[in-house]
Amino acid sequence: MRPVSTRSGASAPARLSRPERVAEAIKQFVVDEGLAPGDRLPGEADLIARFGMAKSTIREAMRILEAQGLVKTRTGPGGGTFVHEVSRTRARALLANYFYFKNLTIADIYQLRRALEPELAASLAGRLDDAALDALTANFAAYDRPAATAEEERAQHVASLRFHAMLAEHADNPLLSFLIDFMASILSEITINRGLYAPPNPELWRKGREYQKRLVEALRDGDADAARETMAAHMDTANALMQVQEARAIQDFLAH
Amino acid sequence: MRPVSTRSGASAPARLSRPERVAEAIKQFVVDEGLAPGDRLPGEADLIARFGMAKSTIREAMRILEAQGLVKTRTGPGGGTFVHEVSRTRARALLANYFYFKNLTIADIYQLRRALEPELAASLAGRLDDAALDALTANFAAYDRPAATAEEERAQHVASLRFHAMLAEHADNPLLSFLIDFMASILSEITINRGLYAPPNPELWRKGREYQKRLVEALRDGDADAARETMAAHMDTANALMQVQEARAIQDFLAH
DNA sequence: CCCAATTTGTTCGTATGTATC
DNA sequence: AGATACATACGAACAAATTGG
Repeated sequence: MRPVSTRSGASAPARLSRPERVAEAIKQFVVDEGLAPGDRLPGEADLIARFGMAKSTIREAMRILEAQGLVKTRTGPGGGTFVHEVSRTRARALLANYFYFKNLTIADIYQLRRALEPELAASLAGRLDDAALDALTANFAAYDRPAATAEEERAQHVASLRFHAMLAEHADNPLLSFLIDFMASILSEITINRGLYAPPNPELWRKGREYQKRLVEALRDGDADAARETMAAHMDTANALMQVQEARAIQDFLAH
Repeated sequence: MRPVSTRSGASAPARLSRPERVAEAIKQFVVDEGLAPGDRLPGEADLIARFGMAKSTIREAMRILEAQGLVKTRTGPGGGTFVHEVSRTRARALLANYFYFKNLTIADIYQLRRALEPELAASLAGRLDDAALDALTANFAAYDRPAATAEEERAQHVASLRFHAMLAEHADNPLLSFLIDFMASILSEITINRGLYAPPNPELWRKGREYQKRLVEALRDGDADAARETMAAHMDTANALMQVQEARAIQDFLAH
């Protein structure tokens, strides 16, 4: 898709401020000129001349583009404003802002994880090299024995979510990859900030860990069906573990 | 989740510009004070005093927040900067910017639609009121007979995507709702901008329409399983229809 | 190590635009 | 219509960062 106009109202009066108009014009310029990440945009002075506007106006436009993650700016000789590929981190943060105001529950997230994680697992079967598989295995070390303290339990939960983020990294489908990572990131954040982790349940903890190990084997063997089924079972287990928690709204957790 | 820092690097040196720091501080202020959409932030003069910075610096910070959709500003008496709930339109646009640089294919989108649309359908069974169901039915009018022209075919394709956006509106799960809408929006945009629609195939067209009608019936009857199965079949049909198209990268379509 | 050139970053004072009463 | 309260925009000067000699 082309860089999309960021206006809120679909059919609103379109009365944008000057910086907003400049930002839109520059986006269009990038598309029209076919500029790629790394390419340099005209400098401030140049833009001031082209648009016939004050420096502050141009600078505000740049901030808009920068906030969207579309450009980066550097000072000094050879500096300037450069087209930048929107980073995953930035996209995550911007999307998280949207859900900040929604009443997203743990159950909501797990509904999607249940549907998508098995899909990811299946698509990865037989497609990971040894280095990737070893990295996944190495991650198990972080939760290879029951947690002794709440602190440790928290760390283990985050580590087990990292397993999913690592899988997401290798997905061919950018949309699927982003989503899995996004959900793991949100769950991770909740865990860290508010101690959302299951009450100690060694049995479920053991099962979850075993599912992940079996999954890695299925991936190594290139068995897509086994990978899908194992991940599905893993998600069901994790979901059950989460259901123990009340489905408190995430905002209630974090927005004191 | 709390309004998330928008920095790119996870463990980067954290050297933010002043406007960026001010923007972060204001975000934190909103969270700490528990401000809700509609609440007024301190005025420019006030912020200049608090932060001890120049007007332009403060203004650039406001642009950053505005670009993220977190605030709106109004001029005049009683005006100022107000906390704003990030709109779906804005979130869509910001996320689309991320995928602009990825090589997202039609197949990628359909992989997720296939997994998520049935989930949505099932969760909606028996939960729509007559007005909503009637609106869905009314939408069929837009594609109740085979398209005569390419123009018409395009319009019909967009209308049938609108059916899914309408369903998304009613989802309880905000994440699921957003995603379905996002995907329909992207497919719609591609259709409009580049004429991506199936080559005339009356048989598949008829089947797709019939699936949607059967789906509405299942939703009316509160039959979740039927709704899920029907939507799954609908997605398979649509996917097959799309596979006829080569899986060209979306960017190739739109970024001339 | 310092100096000079280049480019963005920041400040301040002033003036204009806009909505409310 | 006029006064008021706010954001919006301008322009000139100065500061800071980076690069290369």
